[in-house]
Amino acid sequence: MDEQPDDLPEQLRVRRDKRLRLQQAGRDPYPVGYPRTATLAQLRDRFGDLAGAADHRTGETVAVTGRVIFVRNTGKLCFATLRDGDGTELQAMLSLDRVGPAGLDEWKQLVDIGDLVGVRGEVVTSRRGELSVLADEWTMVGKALRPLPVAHRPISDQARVRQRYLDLIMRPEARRIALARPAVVRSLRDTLHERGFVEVETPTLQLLHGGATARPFVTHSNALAADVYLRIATELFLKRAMVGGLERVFEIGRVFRNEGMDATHSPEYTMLELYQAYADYDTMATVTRELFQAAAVALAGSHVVTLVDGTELDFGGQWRRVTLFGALSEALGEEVTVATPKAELVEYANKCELPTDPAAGPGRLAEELFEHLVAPSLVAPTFVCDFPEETSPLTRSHRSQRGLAEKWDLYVRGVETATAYSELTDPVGQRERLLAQARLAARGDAEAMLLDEDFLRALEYGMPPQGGMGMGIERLLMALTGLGIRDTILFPQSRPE
RNA sequence: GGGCCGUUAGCUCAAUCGGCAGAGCUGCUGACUUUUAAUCAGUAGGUUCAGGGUUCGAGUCCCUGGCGGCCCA
Repeated sequence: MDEQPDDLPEQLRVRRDKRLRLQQAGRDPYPVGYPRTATLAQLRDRFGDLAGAADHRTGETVAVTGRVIFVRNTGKLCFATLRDGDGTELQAMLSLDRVGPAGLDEWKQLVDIGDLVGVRGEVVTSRRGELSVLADEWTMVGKALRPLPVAHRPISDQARVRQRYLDLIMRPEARRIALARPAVVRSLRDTLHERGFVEVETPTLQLLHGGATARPFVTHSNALAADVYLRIATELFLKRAMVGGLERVFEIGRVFRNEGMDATHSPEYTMLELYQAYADYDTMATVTRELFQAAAVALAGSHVVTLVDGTELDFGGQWRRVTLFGALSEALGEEVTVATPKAELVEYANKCELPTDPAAGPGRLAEELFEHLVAPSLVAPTFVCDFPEETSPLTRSHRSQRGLAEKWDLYVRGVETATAYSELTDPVGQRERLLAQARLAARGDAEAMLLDEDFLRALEYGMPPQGGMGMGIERLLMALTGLGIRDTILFPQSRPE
């Protein structure tokens, strides 16, 4: 901030002035530390049984810190509510006879809501039975130069996202959500480690992007004198590791997609991808279900979670399995298969007023019909199996059904949350499909995959049969909590102010 | 990319048909030794998102742009 002090709004000026007055009073507004002897939570633990007892003295002296969130100053006895980083609150009391006239006066004049303070004194309860620290002495630990948003009124969604630190200070729920994500990620790692997976890290900067269809970010490498891409998936490098014989690998890594930025899309997000040798998409369904169930337990202590809208969702037991064409046929009331001609599918699309891209093949049309007609009804976790080969260039063809690929999508609350394949291990078949993608790219399809010769060379050395699974961490959290994507990311991207 | 809505004090929001820029909380001053969204009295606080236009006069109407939200592609 380079505003001149005179230009600042009054309230900011006042707090800067208080900072100076603290220094003049011999109180460092930003000391190097504070000799805290107990956290507020520890005091609540130890003295919780005093709750309700009026005017109780424990004879025990402690030193605590916290952010001042409420102030109630009376003439010769002042109250303040302190809040710790973990959200625990405790009352501080400052009386004239304990801290002296100067101490009390400075407290009233120089301490604002939002300041971080330290208080040393006896643990007592107030006349109303509130557990408190009765100060012998108070210390400024960090003077706030900006006022906090008004408590008891919701802060704007915009401020919540742009200034997450305010959200964390003001809303205990924000703190709970911020901690939910690390708890879930830790649970994923624990589950995978228990199953013998090793975590690897693969390049974020790539000369060729691949492993998914999405528009990439482009940047420039001075050393290579070439443009490089930020990865859109981790798949192609994890498969190289599989060629090398790491039979169970996973990565939890940030991927970048240069596409829309709104309530449901973030340009960067975190993917879990895992590959297991001598497994297939059925194995992946089991692994995925177990990852979800362990994450639900880590978060909610149960397979049944309560979403932010108050509804309950049960991730327990076995999950429903349907096939894409089976579910679509049921919804249409007509038998539809992978062999159904494009014209017929366009007719169905027109009937339900779904716009179609004339360039789309029958496979993509079937998927779009499915997403429109069936997906919204899949609330409980459901594996949707056996997608058209046409739209799955990295997937093995179905072992018994022509034109289909061994792929499933997991739907929760109508949203695609994870996807898995029996992976394509035939280097010749893989080359054909990537060449087809490269032709699309050459025709200007910015989302198509590029031809990654080194990836194909790796496959030509032989890769074990395997299942692979990819899941967005944000999608997992959304499924487990009912939150929007911006709330599952601590510091989401937003346009410059 | 298109359409609609919003943008006013530190925060949350009002402002009738185009006619003096308002409230609550916050802040400041004072009172109060048991408060807990403390209370009481007094008081201050504005480039109405930015730029242009219409008008005697614009927060209000018109145009362009920024940011945000919702709907659509």
